[in-house]
Amino acid sequence: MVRDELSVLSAFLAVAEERSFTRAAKRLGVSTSAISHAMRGLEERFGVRLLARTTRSVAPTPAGEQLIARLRPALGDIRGAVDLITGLRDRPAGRVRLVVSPIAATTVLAPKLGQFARAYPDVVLDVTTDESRVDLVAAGFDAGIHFGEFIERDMITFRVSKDHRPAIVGSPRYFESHEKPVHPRDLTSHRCINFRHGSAGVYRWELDKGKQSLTVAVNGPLIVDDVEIMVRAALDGVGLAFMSEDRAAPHFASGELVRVLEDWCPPFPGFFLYYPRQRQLPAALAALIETLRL
Amino acid sequence: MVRDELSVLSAFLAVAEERSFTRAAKRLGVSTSAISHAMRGLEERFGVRLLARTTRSVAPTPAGEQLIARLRPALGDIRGAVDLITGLRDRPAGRVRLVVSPIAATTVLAPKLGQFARAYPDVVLDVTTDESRVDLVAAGFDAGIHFGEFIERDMITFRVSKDHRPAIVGSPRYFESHEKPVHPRDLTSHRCINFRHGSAGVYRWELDKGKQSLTVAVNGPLIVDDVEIMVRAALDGVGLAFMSEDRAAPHFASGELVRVLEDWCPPFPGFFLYYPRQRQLPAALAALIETLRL
DNA sequence: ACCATTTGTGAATAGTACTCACAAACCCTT
DNA sequence: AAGGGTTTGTGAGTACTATTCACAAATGGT
Repeated sequence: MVRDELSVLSAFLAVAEERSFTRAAKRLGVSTSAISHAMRGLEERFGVRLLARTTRSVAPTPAGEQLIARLRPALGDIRGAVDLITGLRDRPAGRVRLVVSPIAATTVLAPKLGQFARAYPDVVLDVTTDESRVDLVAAGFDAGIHFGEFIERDMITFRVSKDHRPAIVGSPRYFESHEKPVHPRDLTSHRCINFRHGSAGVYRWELDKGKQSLTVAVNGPLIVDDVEIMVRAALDGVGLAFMSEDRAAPHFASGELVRVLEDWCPPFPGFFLYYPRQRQLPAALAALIETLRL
Repeated sequence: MVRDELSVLSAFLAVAEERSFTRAAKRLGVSTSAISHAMRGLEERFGVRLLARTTRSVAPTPAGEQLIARLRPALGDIRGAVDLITGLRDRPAGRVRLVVSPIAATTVLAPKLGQFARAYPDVVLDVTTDESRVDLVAAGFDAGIHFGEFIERDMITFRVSKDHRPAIVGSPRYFESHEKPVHPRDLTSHRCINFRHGSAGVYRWELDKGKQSLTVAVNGPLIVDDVEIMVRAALDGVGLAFMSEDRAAPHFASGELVRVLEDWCPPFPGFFLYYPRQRQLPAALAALIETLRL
């Protein structure tokens, strides 16, 4: 593919308009010798003299003027076409299909949806909440939002929340009849509210302290698949629950829930928006990322 | 000067038309990965997806189609403009201003004028005969024809005649009453027809033999500035004349003129067409050079 | 004739288009 | 569901050229 002359032709127009290599060079942000080389190369390739010049004056030849007459409108059209296309980048449109962790949907996405809809009226967000680790491409999604630790390595990721911290909580009423656990192994003797993700197994509580890392399959009188039900049960004293510190925070403040094993619950990477590598980012998704990213 | 995308935009059109990277690559004479890189680079620079593709199908996106609609005519116009300009190279036109030694005008140029005019009907030859050493640029000439030895070093030269040889001639009638000179110094005792170039002084006869070089300011009853008058005078026995061997040759054959001091008149470089260095050669002048050059 | 400024040029360097050698993706066939 | 043929995608290396640098040459005003 022979390198074409669009930039050289543009330079030629600039020289002809300015009637000066020096002023054209300044306009284009290159050196005068770059212009000189380019004009010479152009004339050699065409085999026609396009500019008559001395060190005191520059003017297009008759052949040069014929070229100018045709080039100017054509280059203007191309520039217009390119500007239109790049302008689309600033007015995103179309559908974005997202799969979002339910907690992320309420804590990360929901608060920003109004702002986003107003800013980008032509974009349609198609949101599916799903806690499981979805194969984006297979399931036809453009992007997802989940905890960083659950995202495949080859995805492009953007942080959309600060680090999260889990909490093991119980109501004061629960602790009236049960001693507070001081070590994760004590949990096996406690009544714990289990959580199940769709058809997957129950959620194991992962606890870390320093270099120690324990995974506990707790037992209890309740297994739920809805976070709100879990929260309600904990408040009612049904048992201990494992949830986001953010979700429990209001109840800590009111004294309705009490936290235990806090030193075994360090923070971990929060939510990230992710999409498959090796894809030109659609403008609408880029806009969403800009809106959500920290 | 950022390299523009004319070649890349042309490639994009080719891909969109062929609906295939592979076929477009074949059409453009490059590898498929060159096309792949180019399309990716284009989309990254514009920040917009232009082509939707899998390994089985390629199609322009809506944005791509908008770009195509504007690019196609514009690129066609540019190609037309370039074709027109390069087409001028094969159909030279315009005026060529020549300053030509009168002898060269008749012996070199005149015989070829008809052929040239027929081959290049759009070229106008503006011929000025002048024996003096004209400053081409100052006097507004594009080129000149003169003896090689009179041409400035920095000119571009093309030989347009074979070597020349001068001759000192006299009529048999003249020699009836004058002994033939056997040495250049004898010339001072002869009646010689002087030649004057315009307002310059009379022409000195320059004679060489081996390493000897003599310049003789001859005397005589006649000073002319026209070669034909000089020839006529010599034929009439007015005196000796110094002229081109070629000009005198017909009269040698007929016996009307006799040559003397032949060994003092060696050949020297003939006529050359010349023009100033560092100039893009106009197509019309290039055509003339091709016609005249040996 | 001199000077300031512009264009012109050869050589070196920086930047990139393109190729190579694959990998990844896709869809048809079995 | 697996395999195969063909197309697109990609990283690294190479070939090519745009551009700069360091001048030289040219021009025209004083």
